[in-house]
Amino acid sequence: MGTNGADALSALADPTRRAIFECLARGPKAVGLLAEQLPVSRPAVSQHLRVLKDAGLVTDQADGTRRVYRIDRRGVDAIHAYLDQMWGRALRSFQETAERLAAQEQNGPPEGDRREEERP
Amino acid sequence: MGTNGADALSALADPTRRAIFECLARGPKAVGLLAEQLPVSRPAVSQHLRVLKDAGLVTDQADGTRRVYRIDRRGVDAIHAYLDQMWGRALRSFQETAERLAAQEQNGPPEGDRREEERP
DNA sequence: ACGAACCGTAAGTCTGTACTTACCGACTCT
DNA sequence: AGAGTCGGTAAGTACAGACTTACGGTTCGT
Repeated sequence: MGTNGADALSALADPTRRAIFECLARGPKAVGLLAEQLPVSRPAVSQHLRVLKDAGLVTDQADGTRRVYRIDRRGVDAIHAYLDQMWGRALRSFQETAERLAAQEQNGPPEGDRREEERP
Repeated sequence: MGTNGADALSALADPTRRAIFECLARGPKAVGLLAEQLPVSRPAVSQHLRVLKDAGLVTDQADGTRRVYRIDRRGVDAIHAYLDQMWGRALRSFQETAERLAAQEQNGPPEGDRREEERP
C-alpha cells in the first residue's frame, strides 16, 4: 500500500476519483469544499479520498475540525515508473528480435518465413 | 477515442488487463497464445484486447488466421501527459500561494492567520 | 472443396463497488 | 458546558463490467 503503480492506476480509473484528483491539482482543499463542487455526497468523497490516500496519490492534514487534502507526488511517480518499466521491456524485446532477424539473414535466407513473434 | 489519458488509465485498472499488457510488453503475441498464459478464457482475452485497443494501448495486426497484438506507445504517452498536466497544475498552485503569502507578509503581519487553502 | 485452426461477438450470470442515508466522534467558540 | 461544524464509518442498494458458454466468420492446408 502506498507506492504501488497498480494501486495508483486502479485508483485513478474511477471518473469521480479523477475529478477529485483534478480538483486537488488546482490547489489543496477540505473535504466539504470538495464535495460542494462535485455531483456526489460528502461521504462518497470521503470514501474516494480514502482510496486515493491508500494509493499514495493524496495526503491529508488536520486543520481544526477540517481535513485538508492535497496531491501527493509519490503515487504519480509510481505510475510513471510502472509505465516506463513496461515500455522499456517492449523496447528491449523489439531490439532482441531485430538482432535475431539480422543474425538469421546473415546465415541463410529463410524459407519457411513465419512472422517474428514468440513461440512457447 | 484512442489517445485519451482517462481511457488509458481506466483500461489499465483491471488486473487481468494489466497482466495482458505486461505479457505483451515482453513481446508481441497472438490471442490464443496469450490466453494460454492467463487464468481466463480466450473470449475474455479478446474482450480485454478490445478495451486496450480502444484506449490506444495496443495495436493488432493480422497474420493468416491469427491476430498478433503488440504494445502501442500512444496510450502510454497519453497517461504520461495526463499525469504531467496534473502535477504541473499542482506545482503552479503551490507557487501561487507561496507568492501570495510572501506579498501578504510584506504588507502587514497577518492576524487572523488561517491556513492557506482555497476559499470559494 | 472440406476440415481444421484461430478469433471475434452474443447472450446471460454474478461479483465488485460506487452511492445513498443514518449515525457518531472530534474540534471550536461563546 | 453546550451548540455548531466538520468529517469518517456502517449498512444497504443498485448498477457496471468481468467472465463463461455457444455460435459464426475468415483463413490455411490437403
